[in-house]
Amino acid sequence: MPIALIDCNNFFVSCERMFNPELEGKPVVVLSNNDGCAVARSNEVKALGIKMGEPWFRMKDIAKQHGIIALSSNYALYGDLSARVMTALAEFSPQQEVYSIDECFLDLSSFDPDTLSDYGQKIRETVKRNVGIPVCVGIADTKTLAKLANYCAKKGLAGKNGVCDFGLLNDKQCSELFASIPVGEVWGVGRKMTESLAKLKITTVEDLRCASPEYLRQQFSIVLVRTVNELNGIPCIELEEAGTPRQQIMVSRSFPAPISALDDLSESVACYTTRAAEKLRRDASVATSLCVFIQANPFKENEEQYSRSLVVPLIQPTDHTGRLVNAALSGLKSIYKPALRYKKSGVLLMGLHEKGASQRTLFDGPAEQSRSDKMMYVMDMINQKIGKDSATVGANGTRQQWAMPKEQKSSSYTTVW
DNA sequence: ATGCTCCTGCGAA
DNA sequence: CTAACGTTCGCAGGAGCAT
Repeated sequence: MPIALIDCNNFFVSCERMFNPELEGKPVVVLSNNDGCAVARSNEVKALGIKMGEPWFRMKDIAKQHGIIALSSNYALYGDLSARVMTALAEFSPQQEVYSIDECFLDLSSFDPDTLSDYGQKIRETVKRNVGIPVCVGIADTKTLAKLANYCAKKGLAGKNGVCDFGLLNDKQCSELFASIPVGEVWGVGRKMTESLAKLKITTVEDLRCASPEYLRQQFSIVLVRTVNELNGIPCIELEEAGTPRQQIMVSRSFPAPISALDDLSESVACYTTRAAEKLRRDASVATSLCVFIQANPFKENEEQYSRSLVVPLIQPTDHTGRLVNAALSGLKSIYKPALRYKKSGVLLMGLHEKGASQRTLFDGPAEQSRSDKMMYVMDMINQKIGKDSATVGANGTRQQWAMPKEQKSSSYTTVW
């Protein structure tokens, strides 16, 4: 039954350090889009007390004081290195679930349970040697426990050398360990849930593990009951192997400066819809409806707040950029309110299903269908070969003044010549 | 009473 | 000098509506 959770250490920072070893041993943060806030921190930065998601402008003083190096995020690089890590890890088990850009689960049930700790060491060493990224390994009987074991490995609370196997602990050791960990560290327990649980005197992992499932079900949702079962070694969350396509596709961005004109908003929405449509076709899916949204800056408390979204049904399920853009722009028009300072817009493709399974309408015969398919195919090929947005729809505009600069981005070492 | 869509909130990385 | 706060996904559950 054992499952391993392998998580890369400070992943984005580790990626940057691979290609710029001068960053080794120095305090480094990677910033989100728009160089807005910290999305990855080196250990040196964590030691300074800088939190995940901290806005860059608010830590600039400490940054200057301690010589923190701030880098813009380079998702092409991280995505490529992630793929290499996952490929290396896949060698260690017949079953792998890639859970996020920097972590995956491996089913270890076919291996000798007595030597899993050594196996974890081998995993760690292999990824470090073959790819160059440091990882930690947590091993336990359920996914939730494996995540907790990984947390212990990272913090050095149990296990050794970045590997923690709960299978080596007896009941008493487990209880003591869990009693020392805040309940908010449990997978699925976030900020709000931590607050609610605190009112019921549940503050540690051990408190939650020993709580009555019936009582929790009555107070909260079924999700928390599953979490408690998993903490007790009863698997409730299956390992999901790749293959199931997404149910939604979201593309949204904040603007570096507020915009007010419908024309500018329209350009942004058209561009995001174009990106979303490309993802849709890559998944070989079609959308049946689309949600467009715009919002003011929620951090500006003295400015007028505004946040609207609208679902636009699509007459015919489609993956066609032009049709999706038309739908998005018509939706935008009806939620747009003039003279407001907008900070963000976005598009959500919904009701996705497999393309082949879609029905045709009365109006589009097979001929029109295949002609528009060909056009999208050609457009995708041109953009893949010549570069992003070589061919696109006119609505996207050419100025794109609402788009974001990246001040400190590293080179695309592994993906662009 | 039942089931659907839309929308919001929460949690995760 | 000032102002500068991410993105994408899934799930749960309530409101509103239709049957």
